[in-house]
Amino acid sequence: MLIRSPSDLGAAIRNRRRELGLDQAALAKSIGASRQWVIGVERGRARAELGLVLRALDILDIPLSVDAGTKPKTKPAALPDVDIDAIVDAARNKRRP
Amino acid sequence: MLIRSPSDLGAAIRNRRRELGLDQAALAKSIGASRQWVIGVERGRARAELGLVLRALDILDIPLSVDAGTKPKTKPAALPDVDIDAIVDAARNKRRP
DNA sequence: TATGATTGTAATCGAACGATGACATATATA
DNA sequence: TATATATGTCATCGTTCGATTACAATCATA
Repeated sequence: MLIRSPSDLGAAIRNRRRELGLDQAALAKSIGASRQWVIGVERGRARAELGLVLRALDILDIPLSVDAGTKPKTKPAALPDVDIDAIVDAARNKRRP
Repeated sequence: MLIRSPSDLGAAIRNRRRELGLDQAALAKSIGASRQWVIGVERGRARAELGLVLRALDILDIPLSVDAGTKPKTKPAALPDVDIDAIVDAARNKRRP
């Protein structure tokens, strides 16, 4: 899943927490933060502290990765040329037994 | 590249920035933050603001992803019940020809 | 080697954080 | 349906943030 905003990240944290059957208080305790902090982050708090966010991801066993090998964007490979005439001719031949 | 700490993330940001030939001031301006903020983040500042970090990653075209498909760790399949008595008896029988 | 560019450090200030505690609201369970 | 549990909101406080400015140190270039 691609993370583009604090909301994306918050949703990932909340979904995973629920998957694991934890409540916010339990997660907060594991992180070493307050329950209020967990509420905020899950709701997409942009000014949350990076270190605590990373700790939450670690506790929840959510691997976070950056694609460090990203090359400059290239255009998709061109599609093979399509020979429309050949296709039309083949269809015509099929209709003339 | 797996991100486990603010330092990992800071290094990714710095490496990519250099790849793109930007200086810290230019990146800061693009993010809408101060050069001091960029310096701090690149050096692994744990209390950096999540929203600004995500913005930096976006500016630098670094995709950030979480592995949302990770299943909860499950316990290994239970071992078959071991019949200790049967094993002991078998050993006893072996010792009495 | 001198100079310019870049990165790093320090001080200051207003804003807002995160922790704590309490209460309100929503959801789950018996 | 009543009750327990979980989540959300609000107020307060000490701490630290991020922006700004200035100077120091390091690196790159001519």
